[in-house]
Amino acid sequence: MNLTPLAQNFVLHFGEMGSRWGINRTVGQIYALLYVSQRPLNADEIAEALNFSRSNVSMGLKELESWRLTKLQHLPNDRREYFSAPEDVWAIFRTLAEERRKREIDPTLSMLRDALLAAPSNAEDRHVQQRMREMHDLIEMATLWFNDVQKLEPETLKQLMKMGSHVTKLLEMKDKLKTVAGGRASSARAANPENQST
Amino acid sequence: MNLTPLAQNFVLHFGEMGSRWGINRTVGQIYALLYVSQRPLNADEIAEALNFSRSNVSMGLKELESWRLTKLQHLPNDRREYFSAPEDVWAIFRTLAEERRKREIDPTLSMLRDALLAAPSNAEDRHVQQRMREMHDLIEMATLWFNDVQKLEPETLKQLMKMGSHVTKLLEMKDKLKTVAGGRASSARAANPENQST
DNA sequence: CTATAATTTCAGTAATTACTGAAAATTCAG
DNA sequence: CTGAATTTTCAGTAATTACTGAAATTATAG
Repeated sequence: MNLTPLAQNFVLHFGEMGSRWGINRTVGQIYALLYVSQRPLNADEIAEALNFSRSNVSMGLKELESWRLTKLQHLPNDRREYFSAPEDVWAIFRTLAEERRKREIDPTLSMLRDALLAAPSNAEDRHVQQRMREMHDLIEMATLWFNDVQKLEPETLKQLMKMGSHVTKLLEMKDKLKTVAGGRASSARAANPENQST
Repeated sequence: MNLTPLAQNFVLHFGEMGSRWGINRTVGQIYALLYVSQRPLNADEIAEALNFSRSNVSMGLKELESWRLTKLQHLPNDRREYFSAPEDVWAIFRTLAEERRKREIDPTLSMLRDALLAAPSNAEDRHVQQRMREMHDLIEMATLWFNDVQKLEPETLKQLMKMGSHVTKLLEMKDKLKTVAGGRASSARAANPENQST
């Protein structure tokens, strides 16, 4: 299989980017290739297109599978396995973020939480804990937010993102209504613990 | 200088995490140390605390400086340079994100934009471009959103994040008002191009 | 200026991570 | 079952990245 210069360029750039984000260059390239491919590819096709050894492709695909970033299928009358990337970029992004959270953010939060349980034995540790608490709170809030927001329909999310910082206008509006109505309205999660689930 | 087990543990974990995100382990450790330190540290103190060579610390600090993550200061009657991390975790996070955007996202967007300008010479390239366009649009939207939202006061941002997916309730509310008022209200950026700046 | 303290640079080396080919294991058509 | 096709594993090696110590550079107190 032969890549067009357009695809080639994309694949190489993606490999570079991957390696900057802690993802093995070849794994990045394999994913980029699957991402732009019109049809599922088998391991030999990938190896040929990217000039990697068959075993390298095998390991790369296993890695991608562990990130739940590939779909596996079989073609009729063909024993080989064919791989592809999900079509929906939003879904890809979401999967990636979820998996990173599971692997990196959650353990970090848990480490911080544990460290914050210990009673500090001196002023220095008291300060260390204070700093850890600040980091913990930030990460936890961002995680809860992400967890919550990622359940929205991509269309709703798009709409919200397009509003950007103008959502604050809605907040102000809400506050005005609240004042007028006598302070009964509120939709902040912090004030509504039962809203946290689902 | 001697780290308490609490600080030690934090520093090591942070170094590990850093290396998973494409940040050199020792650079991560140096930053973690500065982050939890009660006072600014000079290079020798860092080298001793972490058991790195003086030159390694020098390179690490230079790297951190290039990410604009450190503050440099001098103490009276001391020629050495003292380093510290900004106190505000939100600011740290913002700086990190900005710098990554500059270094990785922007070049990617520009690569994609260029690739999308070329007229595709066949069906395959047409598909490749379609996929690139999807990725481009997602990244661009996320970037614009981030750019916009990061200008908010941390307090406002916190408030918004705590609402999580409940912001959609505000959207619904807005739509209802709009209907009642005869369709005059709108704060979506997409509809107000002049709001993009500032 | 000069001498010394502080920092940076960089060539060499160490450590880590990535990749390959050959062999082992698995899968499945017949 | 058998045996060919396919995939995986893994020990060895290659490539990359990280780190060090010595030398060079820079800064500043006197």
